Amino acid sequence: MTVEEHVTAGVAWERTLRTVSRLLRVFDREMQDDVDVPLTWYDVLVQLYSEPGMKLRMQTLSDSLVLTRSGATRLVDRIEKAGLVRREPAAEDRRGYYAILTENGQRLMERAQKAHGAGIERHFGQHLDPDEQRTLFAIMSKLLAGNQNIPG
Amino acid sequence: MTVEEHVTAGVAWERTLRTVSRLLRVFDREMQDDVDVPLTWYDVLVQLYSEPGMKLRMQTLSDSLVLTRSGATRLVDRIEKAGLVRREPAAEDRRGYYAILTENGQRLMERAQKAHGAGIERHFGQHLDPDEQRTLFAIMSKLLAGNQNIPG
DNA sequence: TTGCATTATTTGCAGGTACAATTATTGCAT
DNA sequence: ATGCAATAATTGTACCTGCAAATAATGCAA
Repeated sequence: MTVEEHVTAGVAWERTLRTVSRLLRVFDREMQDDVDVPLTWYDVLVQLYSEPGMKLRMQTLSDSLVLTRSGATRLVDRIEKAGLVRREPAAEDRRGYYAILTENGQRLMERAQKAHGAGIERHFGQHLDPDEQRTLFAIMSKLLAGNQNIPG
Repeated sequence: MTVEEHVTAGVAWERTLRTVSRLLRVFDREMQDDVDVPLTWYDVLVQLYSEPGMKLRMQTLSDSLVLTRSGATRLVDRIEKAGLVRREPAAEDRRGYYAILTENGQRLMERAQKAHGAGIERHFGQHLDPDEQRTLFAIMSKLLAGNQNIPG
């Protein structure tokens, strides 16, 4: 770490990829240990929880998630079977459905959020000072904006 | 994007996660289009290509990849079936195997590298100035170091 | 040198995911 | 009003992944 390395885009991207993969694995494991659901479930619950009415159209949900439409359908299937969300047809467009957080879903969500927040602090926040966190956020926002309308 | 947002660790992590997921999807799609293999295959080929002798023990390979041991086994199975790598028992430890890049593997690797390098530049490098790239690399290195010896 | 914990890798199995096709509904153009 | 392209969501299928158990080889200890 003392040697000056020439940082190309490729090198920066590769390190980013490996680091994020690593963290994802750690967070998923911790979520399993803490509340016995995978991180993907949590992802859904958070999205719903942060919404007034705690409901979201399937489409909106899959867009905010790291998943295709069909992936979201199956994922919500499983979470619904576990009783953490339920589906409701959309009154204004009968092609659509809402996924809605249930009481049990909210309770689990609150426990999960507490645990996961601590995990993020432990494995991520703790290692970066506020300025680095802001910089990282800014960099990722730029990248996201620059790749918003790419097909795929 | 003009509003000052209070960046917490959670917010920074979430943006990072979504951005990296997005880029991964884009890169995988492009790899399919360009050389008709998934990004995971490329990941294996790069690791081997950068090694003197173009070979690597299965263990070392799975460690550098974003995969468990068993995942690496299956992945190399498929790539081997396609003739891009072959396996060879390790002379010095008969429990072990080497994965070795074949001629065809090298040829595909070189084409893939060219295409993927351009993709990284287009979707990643182009959006960040050299200083931002160095900063990102440094931040990710810190995080990786801080999470090196976590189980999982 | 025999036994046993350890290590390298692979397999059985049980999910999880994407892609393309399908179903149901919408709304615009004629 | 009627036909038809576009949209929301789901389903069939095939592949990919991880976990835990199995297999095989190592090397240290008694």
